[in-house]
Amino acid sequence: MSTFKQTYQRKAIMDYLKGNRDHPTAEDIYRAVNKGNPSISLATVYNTLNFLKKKGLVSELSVNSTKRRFDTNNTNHHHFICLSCGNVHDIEEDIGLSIPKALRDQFEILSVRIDLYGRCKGCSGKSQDLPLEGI
Amino acid sequence: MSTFKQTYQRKAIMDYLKGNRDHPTAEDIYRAVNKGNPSISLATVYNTLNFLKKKGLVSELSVNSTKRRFDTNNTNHHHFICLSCGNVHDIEEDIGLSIPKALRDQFEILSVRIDLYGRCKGCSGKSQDLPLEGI
DNA sequence: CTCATAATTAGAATAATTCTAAATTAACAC
DNA sequence: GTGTTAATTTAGAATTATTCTAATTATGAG
Repeated sequence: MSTFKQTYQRKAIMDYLKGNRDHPTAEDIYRAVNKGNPSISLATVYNTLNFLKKKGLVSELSVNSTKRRFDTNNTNHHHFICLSCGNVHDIEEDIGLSIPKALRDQFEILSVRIDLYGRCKGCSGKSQDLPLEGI
Repeated sequence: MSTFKQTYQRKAIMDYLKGNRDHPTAEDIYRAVNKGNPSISLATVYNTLNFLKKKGLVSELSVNSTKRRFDTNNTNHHHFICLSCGNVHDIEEDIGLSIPKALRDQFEILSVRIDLYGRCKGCSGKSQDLPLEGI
């Protein structure tokens, strides 16, 4: 059914992302791919990123990133995000984690944030209808 | 030195956030506090949220949330975010984590995202100049 | 109570992203 | 190769989220 076409724009964007470790923004990507193909448009960059995300070839660093979301900061808690309904639940339980020494040597680690993704009680069984983003 | 004043706007916003587990957006907060105080402005909500964040009383769910950031999704990696320079480093190493059974019973967990915060090699020693956000 | 200055406000400005409608192009059948 | 069709790209307008500006108000120290 859903056929999809291979275009040089998609290739250029994918190639750029593959050789990149800087977690670029859409604007960054736009500037970079435009050097090779000056006709490529910003709208295409956005379209393509959303498309590649849906295909699972690209992921996004934050959750629902078009709007900022806030929290009181009283407890050091983590989050569970339901991939079906999109709700965010607070996790108060401790999650033990073992960070390899090599890592602790390389970075001065001050705090940790853990996001769990999956389906909540009400949604288990349903098919996934949100993109697996930020993972 | 830096005196700060207690205003009913700040109280209203803080009170709303305290009794809330929905991770509201600025717009959500604006609508909610406006029911009690119709004169409160959206700019104040933004000002106050940024202020409370700086004070550490409120935190924000995502990192650098005004721009989306992308990644190829080939490896299941985590991230280290330097609080000083803001750079994001990929973590390829495995981070072992033990999720309590109570949690695994409550949610169907499909994947995990871990963000480590701290200072990178080049920045250790420097004073922290980015807000501790998203923690 | 007075005063200095912090905070609020409305609305303009900016920045990021999405939408629209027309033009182009890849893929596929023939 | 040619023609057809639907997918994709494009420029620019529109929308949305956030910040800025400059004037006004109000908190808290003295």
